[in-house]
Amino acid sequence: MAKEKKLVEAITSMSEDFAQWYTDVVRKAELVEYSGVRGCMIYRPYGYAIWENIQRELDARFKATGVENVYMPMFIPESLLQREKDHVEGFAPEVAWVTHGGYEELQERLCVRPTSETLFCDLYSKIVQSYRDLPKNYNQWCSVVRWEKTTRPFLRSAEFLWQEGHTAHATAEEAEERTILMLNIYANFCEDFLAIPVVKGQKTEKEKFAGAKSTYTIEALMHDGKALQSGTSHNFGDGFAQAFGIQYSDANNELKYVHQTSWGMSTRIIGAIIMVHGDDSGLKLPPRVAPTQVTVIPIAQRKEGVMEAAGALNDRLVAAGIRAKFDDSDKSPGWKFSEQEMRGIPLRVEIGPRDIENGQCVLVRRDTGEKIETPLEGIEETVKALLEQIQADMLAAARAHLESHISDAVTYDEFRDAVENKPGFIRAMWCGDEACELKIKEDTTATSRCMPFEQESISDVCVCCGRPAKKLVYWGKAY
RNA sequence: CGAGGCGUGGCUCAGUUUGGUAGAGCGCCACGUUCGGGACGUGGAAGUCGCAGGUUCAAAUCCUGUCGCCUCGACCA
Repeated sequence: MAKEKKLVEAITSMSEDFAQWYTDVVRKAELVEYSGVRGCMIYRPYGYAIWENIQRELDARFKATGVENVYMPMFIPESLLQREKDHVEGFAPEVAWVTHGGYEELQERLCVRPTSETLFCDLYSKIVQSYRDLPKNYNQWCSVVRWEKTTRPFLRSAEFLWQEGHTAHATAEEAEERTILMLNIYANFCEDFLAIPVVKGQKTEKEKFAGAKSTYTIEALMHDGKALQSGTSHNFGDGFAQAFGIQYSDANNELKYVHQTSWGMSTRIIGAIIMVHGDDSGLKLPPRVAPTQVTVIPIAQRKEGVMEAAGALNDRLVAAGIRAKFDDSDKSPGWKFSEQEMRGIPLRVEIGPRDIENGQCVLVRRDTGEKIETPLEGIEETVKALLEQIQADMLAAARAHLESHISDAVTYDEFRDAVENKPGFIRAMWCGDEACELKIKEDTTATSRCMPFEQESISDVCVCCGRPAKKLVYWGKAY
């Protein structure tokens, strides 16, 4: 838990009440507002701008690997949803249904998409005939609806924004390759762009996606030591292809089923940004994702020349391609400082009479609070370099937090002790039996987060039952 | 879906136990003085007390129903 000096009274401190802290930050930073419908949130401009930056960057990374965007209907006929058995069973409990059009009852009710596998499958069954039609690498940006019992802004809402990629391939190998490729795109995106280090691995049978052959995940660690699944990539094998009849003729004119993948990242990732980087003063955004990177704040703004100098400084930063904003409101400087901090704007530039006289300004880092007096000459380059430094330092800080919150457990007593006293990931061996996962969850509320790709053996036996161990698993309490 | 909490100006809440003229702080608007960590003064606007019934001379307050929100659990991105 962070112990930085608290600068903003309006936000409950993390150590006092982490959940309330989260809610306060979300509200005070003006990311979202609650709507009249349970679990559906309003994205305010600042919150939506963060999502737009995420979209822009991810979209570019997808397209660089040959992905094309499409848009699917938001309604799925019930009969179509029911085509794949495991899939329906997985989603049925949280599906919203449309039963009427105007005053008339529909002859077949329509589900509001909780995810669009069935629609993509239906499409692929129509447009794929030959191996020459493959692969299909489609993605869509949309919202989906899942009638959740309990909701929280970003982390779990009834309607949420996401992208869902759906691909169809000629071979199993190619599908697996795409699945891993996308997982790596997510992981790299989190690290480079959001300064969030993640653990990559495979989900257990119990935790994998409904209908998938295998599910891969990136797991991030929040400030309170709880894990957040931040992106997933699924290999469907040819299960959906069989259920939906997606076949193609190969080069030898033999009829084959396609192999499919799907992968998604949602607005939940904004919750991760908040809980990985935030502190008691509010949000703390990495420069690359920050809608506003710099706030220019005039001091003693009614004094001769101050507003002009501050405005000119802001113009220079904007002209240099920095996302800078000039706070020329008539609030007091202290107020403006707090606003900048609550909103997590990475860098603040103060300029007042004293600075103007000395040909300088004062830079204040949001991540460390450090104040730096800097000459106005070459300020564009100074700020750019500092923003890069902040981005790098934020990743390093988050990585240090992650690494210091991973503990190993060999015995069940050690495991239980770790769940109670060492917030974070617990590495422990597992026999592969779902019964042990269930028992661990029952006893401790911790769940298997993933089987990391880098496997090692820290013990020969399962931490729970003592039978021979098959896999090293990361466990933890999760959102 | 279980357990708890809560709906009163934009926000946070008091007032409900014991029915009797709708309140405070913050915010907002105007003007002035301020300005290097949420400044101050003066004046001003703003509420069918979530909604619907009921009891009563009289309901924010009591009764019934209903809708919604938050937190914690069980389920999920």
